[in-house]
Parts: sequence; C-alpha cells; structure tokens
Amino acid sequence: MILPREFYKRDALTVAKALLGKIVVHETAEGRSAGRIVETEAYVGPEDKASHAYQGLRTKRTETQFGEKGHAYIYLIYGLYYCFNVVVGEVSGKPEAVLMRALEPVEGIQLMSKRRSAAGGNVVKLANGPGKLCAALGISNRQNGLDVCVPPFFIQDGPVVSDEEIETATRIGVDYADEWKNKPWRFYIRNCSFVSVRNK
DNA sequence: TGCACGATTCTCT
DNA sequence: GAGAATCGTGCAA
Repeated sequence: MILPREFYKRDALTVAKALLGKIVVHETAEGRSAGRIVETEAYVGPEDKASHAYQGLRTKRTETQFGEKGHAYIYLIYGLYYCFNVVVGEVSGKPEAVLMRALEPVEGIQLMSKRRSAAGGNVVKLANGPGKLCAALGISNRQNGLDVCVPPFFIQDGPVVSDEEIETATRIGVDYADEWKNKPWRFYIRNCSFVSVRNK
C-alpha cells in the first residue's frame, strides 16, 4: 500500500525514523525497480543551517521544499550526482525534508545493476549512498517535484522496524553547518549491511 | 556576467 | 587515503 500524504505531515525527525523499512518504487519504461529504505537524514529548515532552505532561502532550486508535503525534492550535487528527498513537516509551507541515504534493493536488481555498472554486480553497493540510490532507481532532476503518493514514483509500506533496530548518528557531509552538524538527525537500521559506510 | 563551491562517488596508489 | 570529475546555484560585481 502506498503511504498516504498524512504520513508526511509530521515533523522531519519523526518521518525520517518512520521511513526506515519503507519501500521506494520507481516504474519506468525500462521496468520496475524498488528498494527498502535503510538510512535517512532529517533536514529541519529554515533554522537548520545544513538545509538548503536555511533562513527560509527560497529559490528556483528550493522551491519544491516549500510546496506540498509528500513531494520529491531532487537536486544535483557536485555536478555529478542526484540526491532524493521527500518534503515533510507539520506546518504547511515550512521547508522540512528527509534525505534518503541508502536502500536495500528488493526489486529490479538486474535493472539497477545495469544503471550502476560501477557496483560491479555487488548488490550491497547498488544503493548504499544518496547519489548511488538515485542512479540505481533511475532518478534525476526529471523526477523533481513529483508526488510520491502516486505512481510511477512512490513510497509504499514495508516491514515494521522496531525502535531497538534504529540507530541514531550525526549527519554526513555538512561540516560547514557549525553547531547543526552535530545534531543526531541521521537514522539507520542497526546491523544492516546496506547502509552507507562512512561515519562521522 | 562571472566565479567559487557542494546533503558525492569512483579510481588509482 | 588522496584526488579528480563536473555543473547548477547563489551571491558578488
């Protein structure tokens, strides 16, 4: 079952944890591919300096973060890779988002391998990083702003993940964010070999 | 109009 | 473990 829009209308930290174990599905002309979310990060703008929407910065790029909850916020990073976020939050118009950092491939693995030739056929390396995850699912800026509550690009319910299985850590790649970089706003499933390796 | 840089990944040593 | 690849964005000029 596809997660309802209400699911995203909660604060970013809550949704980031709740998304663990859910399934991201992308249906394309090439076929269907899907993965279980095993790692996320919360971005609580506009007070979060690590967020692109820090201080309410509203531009062409961040526009979708201010839009309706449950839509995809996808952007290009380092001119090479895409990162996939979902717009969330209790307050309408407040730019909160959850970044998907890693997936466990569950469907269309062959197709994912084809898109991620660098993984060398290693399933673990197919989507254990934000840029990899997008490449594996065939996500690019064309999917930016899409509603993830309806096909062909959506998130559906998955096996329940108990609190004991959820590990908390600091976010990655945001050293420039002063005090915000130390916030324990990264969540992942304990003992899961599919989470991105880097730590601290 | 121009310029520096990033919510990263891959390859080679 | 270091360095390159690569381009849209944000801000200065």
